[in-house]
Amino acid sequence: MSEQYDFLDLLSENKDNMTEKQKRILEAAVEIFSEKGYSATSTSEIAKKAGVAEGTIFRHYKTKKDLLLSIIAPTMAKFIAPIIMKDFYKVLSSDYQNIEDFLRAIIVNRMQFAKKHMPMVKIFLQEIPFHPELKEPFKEHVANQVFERLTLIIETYQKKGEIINLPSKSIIRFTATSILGFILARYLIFPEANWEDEQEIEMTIQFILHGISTSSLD
Amino acid sequence: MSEQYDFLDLLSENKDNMTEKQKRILEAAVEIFSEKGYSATSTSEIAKKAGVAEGTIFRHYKTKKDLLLSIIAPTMAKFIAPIIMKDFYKVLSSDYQNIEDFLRAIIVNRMQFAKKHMPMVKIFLQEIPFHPELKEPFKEHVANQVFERLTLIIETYQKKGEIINLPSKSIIRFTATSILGFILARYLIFPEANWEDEQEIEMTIQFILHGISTSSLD
Amino acid sequence: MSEQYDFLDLLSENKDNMTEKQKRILEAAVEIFSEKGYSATSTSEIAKKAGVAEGTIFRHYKTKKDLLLSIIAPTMAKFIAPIIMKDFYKVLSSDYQNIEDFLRAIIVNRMQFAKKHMPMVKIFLQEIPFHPELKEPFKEHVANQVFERLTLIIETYQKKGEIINLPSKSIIRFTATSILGFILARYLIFPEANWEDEQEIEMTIQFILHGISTSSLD
Amino acid sequence: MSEQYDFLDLLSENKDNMTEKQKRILEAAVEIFSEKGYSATSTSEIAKKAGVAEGTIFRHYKTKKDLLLSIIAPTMAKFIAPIIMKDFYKVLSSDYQNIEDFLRAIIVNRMQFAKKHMPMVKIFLQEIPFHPELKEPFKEHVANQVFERLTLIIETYQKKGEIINLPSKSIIRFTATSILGFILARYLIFPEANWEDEQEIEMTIQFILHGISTSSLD
DNA sequence: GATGAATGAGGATTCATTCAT
DNA sequence: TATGAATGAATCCTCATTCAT
Repeated sequence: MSEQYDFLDLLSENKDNMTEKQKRILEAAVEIFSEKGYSATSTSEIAKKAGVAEGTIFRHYKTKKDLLLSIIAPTMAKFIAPIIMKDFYKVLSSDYQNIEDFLRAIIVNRMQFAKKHMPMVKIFLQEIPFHPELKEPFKEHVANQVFERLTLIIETYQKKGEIINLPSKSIIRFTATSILGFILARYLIFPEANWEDEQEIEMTIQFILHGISTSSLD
Repeated sequence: MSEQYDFLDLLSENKDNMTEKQKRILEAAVEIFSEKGYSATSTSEIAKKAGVAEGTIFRHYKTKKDLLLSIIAPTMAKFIAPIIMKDFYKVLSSDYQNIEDFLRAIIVNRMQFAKKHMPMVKIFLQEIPFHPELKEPFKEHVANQVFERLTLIIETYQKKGEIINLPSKSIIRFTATSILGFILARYLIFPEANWEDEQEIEMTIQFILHGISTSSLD
Repeated sequence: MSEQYDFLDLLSENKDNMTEKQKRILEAAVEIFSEKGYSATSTSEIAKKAGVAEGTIFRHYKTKKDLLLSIIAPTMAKFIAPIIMKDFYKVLSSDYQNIEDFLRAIIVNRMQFAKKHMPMVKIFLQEIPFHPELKEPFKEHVANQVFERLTLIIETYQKKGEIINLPSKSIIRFTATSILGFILARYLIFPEANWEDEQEIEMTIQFILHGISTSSLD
Repeated sequence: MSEQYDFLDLLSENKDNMTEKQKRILEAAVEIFSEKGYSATSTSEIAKKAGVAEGTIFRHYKTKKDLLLSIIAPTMAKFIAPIIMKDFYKVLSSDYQNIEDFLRAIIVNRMQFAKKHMPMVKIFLQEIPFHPELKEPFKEHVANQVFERLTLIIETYQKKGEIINLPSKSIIRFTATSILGFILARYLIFPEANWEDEQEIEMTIQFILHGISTSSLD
């Protein structure tokens, strides 16, 4: 109830086709899935929270699983969207003068996303391991598309001499791990702690830079 | 069936009191919980895989939840055990000459644990968010005990001038994040990739060190 | 199936809201509960006799106990209803010239009730002792309301000199015992015996009168 | 726990053959059956209360039903025993000068029995209706033996002109009903009320006498 | 005789899904 | 489109009973 994640903009492709009830169903599903997990959530519970009849859910989503997919698929897409954007690698030469700015942009941007859509991110993280049919497209997109793009970017920076010559796979891991570690700690694990966001972001950037850039002096 | 995690040594306190059947129930439960999640696993499924009657499960574990707890509780305990060991902080002055050796020891040790008990770790990670009664003791032990110990250690190194003067909370996050990121990538997310463990460990250590030590020259 | 107690008029308050199936469930439950007792009756048995799916029972009654309560509560209410009717004690001065007519009216009236609703009365008698939460309201209503009313009536007759001066508690016991003893013998214990109802009623009335009225000449 | 009904003397025929454990099983069974009813009582519950292993019950009683029978059968026998005693009808001419003394003797005697063995009487009353195989011998003994004896006695008194000329069946009903009504009110329904036993007994006797004796002057 | 681990049929209840309205 | 009564398979769990020790 209470807060309302306007996660609906994640589903923009057909958001306009949605009835009011369908939106309420999705909202309710996101909220309960994220609290109790997909398996432990009953469709009648969703119906009740959404204020619709039990049957109504199945008018819009053939099965309970369909409802889950309709939440996860676009989340996954949007989560990696900025990275696989066609013009993403342009940033290298244009928008961002250096890796530091680049990292900062990524972190801030993904933090906003996480903050706004944490319930869906949580569902995503929880359910991915249990649904092989979700895993497949995920690996295909992330491990292939994202990885490929990032590798390109890193190699460019390496050629420019800004990043040390370690395998790009490792560079990606260090960076992703540090960023995700921060974001998950911030919004998922200890959301109620007192976070000095500005400061933590800077520290995290410096931590990463020290590890991957050729020279780093504060 | 198939592979057999000898996770039973996690429960060493009463392993000897266990019936043969009880052991088979635990093994089956660990395997299926880790594959499909607690909620999506039925007790009849566990019974079948364990080769016992369904009623037998409930002779040993009052409820399905009890069975889960009997798996998670000791896992949690053992997972953080090396860190809260009484003589753990002795390592500072004695066994390990420097942070590097210290980090290496931790990583290698926790990797072994993860490798051996990945199914239980997976259950732990998946179920913790959904069971507030599990969350509580976890936070109490980890966030308090572990955190406290690590803070002590870090401050000691900081006084010695080996670690930079950032908040120990952040130092812990950077380090933990990098280690866990590596271990989870290694054994949970991409276990089938070709990993050069030796090399990855060294790189990870160097990455962390660059970020947290006062002087780091490769 | 077989005979059909139209006990549904006991539940007249919401009889109209009931589905056809819900009615069949109640009928089946009354029949089997009365034959085998609540505990020994399975919901699958009720469903089968009612010709509905087992799940349907739980759509209408949250639990098996709820089903029992929905039978017992109104039975209890109706059983004592005529006695706690607002205008019941009016009978003293108006409708009934004397105790004899009064007793006759009560007996005939309660016999009709018992005859019509014996299965429910049986359930009531059998289950009351085992369900403290049923006992409470029963004692509160019967022991208080009924008792209070009857005491008033008896005292009135005593003042008129028609009933001997024993404690009204004892008068009530003698009378109730004789009436209930007759009704239970008639419809519960030996229903198949040849009963000359008219004659038995008169004898019972005379038996009571001899014991409680000041002068009794046949 | 607490109080201990020494109902075992009801089972005197083989009380001596009983092991200590068997006795404890019977005691536990009587207590729980009487509290919750036969069907709602589990053998494991009985075993626990008796302090024996679950299997032990079945060494002594082939089935749970057997255990019930071993409680009910002798209770039934003893309950009617004084009435069908061979020399019972002797009382007419010898011990008791008149019906009044006879009634008093019966009441006092059965009150003692009821007080001592109420849990078993309760089990008896509750379970008889649900076990046709118990009903049969009951009807055979009570309806035949007891009834036959009492009819003889009543007819004797009627010949002597002490009891009015109503059908003996009705006389029996009035009397039994009044006595049982008192005893059950006294020990089963309102055991915790303040009972003036002496007084209530006398009133009950007088109530019965007024109804069945030819002349009754207080 | 006594145990208690093991059983598997059966218990109450929940659930995703269907379909007539 | 929306409903919600109805379903029956599946769920967790209990139970009386058995049997090797």
